[in-house]
Amino acid sequence: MNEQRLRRATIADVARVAGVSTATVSRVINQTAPVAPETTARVQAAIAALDYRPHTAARVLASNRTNTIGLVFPQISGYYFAALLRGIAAGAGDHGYDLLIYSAQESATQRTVCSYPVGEQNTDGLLVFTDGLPEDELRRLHARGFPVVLIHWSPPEGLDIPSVTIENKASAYRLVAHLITVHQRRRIVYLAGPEAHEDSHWREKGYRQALAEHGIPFDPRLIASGEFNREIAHKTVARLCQDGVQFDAIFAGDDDSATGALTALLEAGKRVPEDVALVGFDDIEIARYLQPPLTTVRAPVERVGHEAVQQLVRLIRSGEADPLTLLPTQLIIRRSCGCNRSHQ
Amino acid sequence: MNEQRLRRATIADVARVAGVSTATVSRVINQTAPVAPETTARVQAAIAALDYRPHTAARVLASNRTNTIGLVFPQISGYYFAALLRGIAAGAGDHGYDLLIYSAQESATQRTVCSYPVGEQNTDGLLVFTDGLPEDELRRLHARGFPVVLIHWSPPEGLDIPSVTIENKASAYRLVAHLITVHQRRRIVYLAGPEAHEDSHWREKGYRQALAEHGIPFDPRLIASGEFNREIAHKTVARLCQDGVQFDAIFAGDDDSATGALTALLEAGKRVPEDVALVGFDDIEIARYLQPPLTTVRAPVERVGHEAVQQLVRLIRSGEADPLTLLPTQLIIRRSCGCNRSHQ
DNA sequence: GCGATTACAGTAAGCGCTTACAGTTGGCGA
DNA sequence: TCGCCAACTGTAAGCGCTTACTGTAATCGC
Repeated sequence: MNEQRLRRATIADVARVAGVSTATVSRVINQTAPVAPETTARVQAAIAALDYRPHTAARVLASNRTNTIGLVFPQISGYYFAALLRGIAAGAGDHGYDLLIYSAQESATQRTVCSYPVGEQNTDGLLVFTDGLPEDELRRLHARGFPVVLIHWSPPEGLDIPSVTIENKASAYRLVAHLITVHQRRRIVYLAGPEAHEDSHWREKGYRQALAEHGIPFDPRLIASGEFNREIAHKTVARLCQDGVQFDAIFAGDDDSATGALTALLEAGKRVPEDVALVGFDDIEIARYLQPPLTTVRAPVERVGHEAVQQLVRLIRSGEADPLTLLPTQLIIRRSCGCNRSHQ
Repeated sequence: MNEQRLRRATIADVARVAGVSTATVSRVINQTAPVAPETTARVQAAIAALDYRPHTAARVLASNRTNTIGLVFPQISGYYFAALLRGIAAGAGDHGYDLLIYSAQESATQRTVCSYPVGEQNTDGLLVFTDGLPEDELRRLHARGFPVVLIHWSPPEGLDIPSVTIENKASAYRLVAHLITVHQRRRIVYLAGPEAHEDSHWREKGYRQALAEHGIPFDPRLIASGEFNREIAHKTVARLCQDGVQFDAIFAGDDDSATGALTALLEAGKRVPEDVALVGFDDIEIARYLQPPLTTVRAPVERVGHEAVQQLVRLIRSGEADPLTLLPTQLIIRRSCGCNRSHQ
């Protein structure tokens, strides 16, 4: 270690300088009991003079509260991540919690004892994003009564873990219904997301419901794999065109795959929206800048993060939280579906 | 709190079950001293049986090592963020460190004693991104010999704090020189970033150097504000066109502002790259999907994060680190500069 | 004017772990 | 056979804080 690093002032140093006991200093810091104004001032002066900072670990150990929430992520990527994290960071800050991040992809190193570096040892509660933790670990935490909130993910069978997500099914329904009723499309491709991603399943359900309610038979050939990924969606749609599959619209599972689909369609000589209408999901930043601007659904990503923290804090403090929080979305009609042609 | 939460097993419980002392258990966990294989096995069995997890705070307190690095961010946003964080998370994982995140924007709540919730109380070292910490806080940490590494940011006058960033100036130079020598552009607009963002200054220096070395007089009217922001760049370029300022190329400070500039140019009836060549910086994901695909510079963002952790860990462990790490970039020539016309 | 509060302040017992120090073996060279 | 050392294990002293418990005055209601 660095020997020039000075020994940090402790609460005892402050107490000595201020001429009080450590208990009083602690009370001033935490405001847990009344302290005379004059004493408070002396203590604060001593704190300032010594540039004292309470030692987090000592505090945690003594008080049995870590004041930290953990966030577990399968991987850090995509547009989603920054917005979600922003909401979470803001929420954590509002409630005075620190934020510990753990991304599953870092698990290159194996830890001797503890498989997960984040959990009950160092946090008061956990936020777990889609598939971030294996089921058995989730069960273990649940069995211990450790507060956990799931984001964009339902708890496995039998575990009543609160979860926060968006209205996937209803939004997909509206989107597809729009394609059917306003633009008379009947052969609509669905570009599905990854298996593990629950959102995709709900969106597909909305898609199917819309078809069913408008008397359009479901055609499995129109379900293709977009994997919420531009490149893959690009390839998939290119193949679809090549294979001569007939379709007049594409509902991309997310905007990333929508951008890939768009490029593929253009390359295949299809006009969007005239030949093929295209809609996405998420309203990522660039959606409005595509040619044509993408019709999509705006998900309140940041609010999801914020709300998840809210629920987790409730769970930590009172032991209860809403089992399911569904945040409403907003249909963003632009031109890729066929609306707002030309300079309208 | 949740009363159904079970009391956690402690090292003493493990010791009792295994029939050894707590010291031995600690040795097994940390492998700090030889322990007989048979004893080790008994201890490990006890750990498994009790589902024991060492209490982080107790460990920190006793060993005076937090095993955590902090990341301070002025705000969470942009394409940059996810990639950088990915590199940092991976780096931290590689070295067995946890990652504590603090975004300045959360400071809505004021902390009583400690202005920054992350620092020497709870981390072994700090990574600070552009402007994430005020100078006096930086000085205070430096005075204490606390390990800090700056990302995309130089230390203030007189502080020898290691910093990791990319070759901004050289890259900008190459980009602008390309515009001048290959495409014969002479009136090149620079869309500057925010004042606080040091990258922008270096890029401007590269821009000026390229002009100077090719005998093109510097025209201050061609420096405009892009703020590394799509909307603002859009407005700025729209105004430029409106005002009748003559220019035949735009060097956008980053790709975000380049996308804004592109839309504005198109709206103003300019052809890109025929009338105005456009280049950006960063090579964000969508750069290649723009119409025309954007010529830009690829910054190894993820590597920056990884390298920063590397330096910080060195600093923590040995007290030394490279004062300045400049990561090389790569010129990405696409069509917006005028290269690769049509189907070439 | 007297007991009951209330406002303040101090004492000291841990929180769960690491680690310096102190044994106790057994093996091995001389 | 003796001494020495390495291998292994235990004892106990903290790490820097919080907080239950105690103690003292001053204040209050009647």
